[in-house]
Amino acid sequence: MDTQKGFIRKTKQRDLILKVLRSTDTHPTADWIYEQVKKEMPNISLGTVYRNLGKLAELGEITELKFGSKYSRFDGNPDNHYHFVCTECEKVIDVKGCPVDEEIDRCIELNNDVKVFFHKVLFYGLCTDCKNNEQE
Amino acid sequence: MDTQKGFIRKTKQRDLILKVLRSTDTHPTADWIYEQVKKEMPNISLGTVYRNLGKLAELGEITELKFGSKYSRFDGNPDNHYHFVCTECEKVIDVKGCPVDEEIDRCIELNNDVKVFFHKVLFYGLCTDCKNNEQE
DNA sequence: TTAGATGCAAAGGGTTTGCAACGTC
DNA sequence: GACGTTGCAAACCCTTTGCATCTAA
Repeated sequence: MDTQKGFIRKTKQRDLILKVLRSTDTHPTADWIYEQVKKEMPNISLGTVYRNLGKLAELGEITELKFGSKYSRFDGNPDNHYHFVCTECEKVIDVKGCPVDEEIDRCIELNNDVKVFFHKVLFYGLCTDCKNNEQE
Repeated sequence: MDTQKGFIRKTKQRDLILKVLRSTDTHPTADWIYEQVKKEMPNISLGTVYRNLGKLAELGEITELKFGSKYSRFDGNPDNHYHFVCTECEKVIDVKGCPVDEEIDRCIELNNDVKVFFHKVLFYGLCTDCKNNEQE
């Protein structure tokens, strides 16, 4: 029985939104996702995209990233990982080679008398392209 | 000579805004700051508060924090440090006992072919009060 | 005197929401 | 047949901006 409050029904719209988001690692905005989804489902509305992104984030299927610009960006990779934001072109990329350190959570708990569930790390700087352009 | 473009003039409004922000560690919103500043300068406008917060952030005197809720919060402590966000009451606190690790920036640079200027860390969990309330 | 800063209020704009119709289970 | 979802569009609301006026330097 799944008649409990908050039951989430399967819909074509949400499946497609998740598929689109899973197919990219560019951390797109809601509007970009909307544009992509419209190609396959022209009548979908922006409101539906926002509602589903919210639900998927609640379910832990995706992550909402808020920083830098006023837009939210969405990450279709559900594994916790660190992000890098280019201060020049605003590109967001997944960081490689530096795994999430969960020990630091315990350190924070001990020193601050709190309970830590997880943490996020954002690195700010120049991406490969912008770094190389600077040097010219 | 300070006639270069972008010169910033000293004003009573900005001094007061900075004073208010420096006097708290609650990471207030622009609106809260506005309310405090109004007590001493009743005619100040919200627009002025936003404009000055923006300038102070540009100057590196304060930091703008964007995460969690839709509001921006401002941190009057200019030293780079980590933050903790309570997922229950949305309080934001400065983390103690875990200094900023700048070596990780070099690690990211080596593994991702980027230039890193700085990084931010956000811990999510239950603050002391909310943690204790849960247990009751 | 000159250009940056302010106050006021209107505009911006990403995101949310109310509602009737629709689709899933 | 319930009730979660959708599409549409208007509402939200934090933040930004235009402009005439003021003021620091």
